[in-house]
Formats: sequence, structure tokens, C-alpha cells
Amino acid sequence: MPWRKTKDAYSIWVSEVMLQQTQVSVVIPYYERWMTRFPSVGSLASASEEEVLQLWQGLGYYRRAKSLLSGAQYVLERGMPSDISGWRKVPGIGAYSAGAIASIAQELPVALVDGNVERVYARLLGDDSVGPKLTKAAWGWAEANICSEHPGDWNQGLMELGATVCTPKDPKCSGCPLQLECKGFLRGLVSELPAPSPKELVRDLTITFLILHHGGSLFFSRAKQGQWWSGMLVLPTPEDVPVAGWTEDLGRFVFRVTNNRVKAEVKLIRLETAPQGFEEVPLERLQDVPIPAPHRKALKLLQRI
DNA sequence: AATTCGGGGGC
DNA sequence: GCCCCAGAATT
Repeated sequence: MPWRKTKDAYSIWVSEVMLQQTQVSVVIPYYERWMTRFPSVGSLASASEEEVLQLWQGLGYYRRAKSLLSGAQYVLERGMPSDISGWRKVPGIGAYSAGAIASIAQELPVALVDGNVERVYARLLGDDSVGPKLTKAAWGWAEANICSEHPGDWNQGLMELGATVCTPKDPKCSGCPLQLECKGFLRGLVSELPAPSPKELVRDLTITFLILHHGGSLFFSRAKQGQWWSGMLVLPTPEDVPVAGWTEDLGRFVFRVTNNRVKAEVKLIRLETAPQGFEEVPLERLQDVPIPAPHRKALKLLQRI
């Protein structure tokens, strides 16, 4: 992992934010591009949100990118935090990320709990708690077992154990250094732990994406605050386009936004004149503009025509 | 404590 | 399909 080659706090910070709810293999190319374009806090702090979102495109949870930008501005003004409570005040940095940056980059003796550590804890201690209770118990355990000599290595080792040995499915107990002190293993409960939290109900809904085409350009809306992908360019919906004229059905597909299963219907509208109140993007500039993945998928239906 | 934030990987 | 991912902010 490229962020392992450095102890620069900003680099670790960027990597940890990208890694929130995102797999290592997905993050690596984004991280490389990001560090090339924004090698320092100062270079990020002076960037536009547009460009930040463009580099983030495809990673999801776009709030993280906006927080990272405002966090850089915050740190540029007030200086790099030097303890965990300082990191907790930085936008976009919660308990896990603060612990990760402080212990890995600054070698401060602090704990950290992510999904990996939580799973290792639940099995090692045989704790069948669920949800927030389990998380809280894992924090208590992690804080009681901080390695004050090498806190960063310890924390990364714990996470790596969870990622490579104590995996969610098919854990490699026979190769685990903790096998003989693991209560979950000794009791034959490894496959039952951590206890699954109750499933969230999935909502089904349908939206229509309209592709407004005129004169070699497409016309987008800007997602408002409180809407999905707020601040980004998104395809208009019928509410945005009162008078539709005739539409051409381009197809449909399904995507998910956390616990929503969304059926998207895509329609093309060829306009005689440029519409008012939309942002125009020439077809050849589509690559340079941040657009959420589902909208980009909808645009692909256009290429078949 | 529960919800809301994307998107992709792996099986 | 389904589960999970080196979570955080908001209510």
C-alpha cells in the first residue's frame, strides 16, 4: 500500500479518509492520482471544490471529499494537530481516523477500531454483542491494549490480521497466531461472530434521468443540499423539465444508494433550442466534469445510438 | 440509537 | 443476489 511508504501526516490523512468504507484495492489508484495533484495540505487547501470532486469521482460518499477540502483549509490556518483531540476537530475525521493518523503518522499511543478490529475483538473475546454495543466494547478492549512502544505498527497489525487472517468469511484460523487464546475458536463460534446486526430494510424506488441534448452539448442540473450527490452535476429529472416535448426511451438499469434500490429509467430529449436554467457541458468535455457513477452509467446508454 | 451518506469486490 | 468494506455526521 503506497501510504505505508510515508509517515507524512497529510498523506496518511488522505489515505484514511479514502479508506472509509472503501476497499484498499479500490483506493490505491485514487490515492496515487490525488497525491500527484495535491501533494501537500497547502496545494489542496487552495483547490476548487469542482476539481476535488473530479478527482474523487467514482469513490462515492462525496461528503468525504468536501470534508477533506475544508479540513485542509482548517489545518492550513491552525496548523497540523499534534494530538488525537486536535484531529477529532478536523472536518471528516472521526474516532477511527483520528486514532489512525495519530498512531501511524505521529506514533502517539492511541487506540483505533475499524471493521477489522471489531471482528478480531468479537472472536478473540467471544463477544456476541451486536451493533453499537459491540463497537463500544471493541473500543474498550483496544484502549486497554494499546502498544505504547509501537502504537502505529500494533494498530496496523491488528487491522491486517482482520483483513488477511480473521476474515469475515472463511477465516484462516489454522494460520492464526492467536488461535489458542481465541475464545471464539475454542468454543467453535468463529463462524457466528461477530453477530450480524439486523438487516436494514431496502427501499425500492424509481427515478427518471433525462438526457437533454442540443447542439453537441448536454444540459445538467446541480444537485442541491440535502439531495443525493449534492453539489455535483446530475441528470435532470421530469420535475426539472416541465415541458418535455417528445422523449426517446434509452433503457433502464438498477443501482444502489446505501439502503435504496433505485430503478433508473433513461430518456433522451432532443431540443430545438438551448434550455434555460441548466449547466451546459459539451460532449467532448464530459470526461473532465465530476458526475456521479449512476449518471455516468446512464450516459453510456447514449453511446449506443 | 438510528439514518443517511456510494460504489465496488468477491463469492 | 448478498455481504462487506481500514466510517463520519446528523438527528
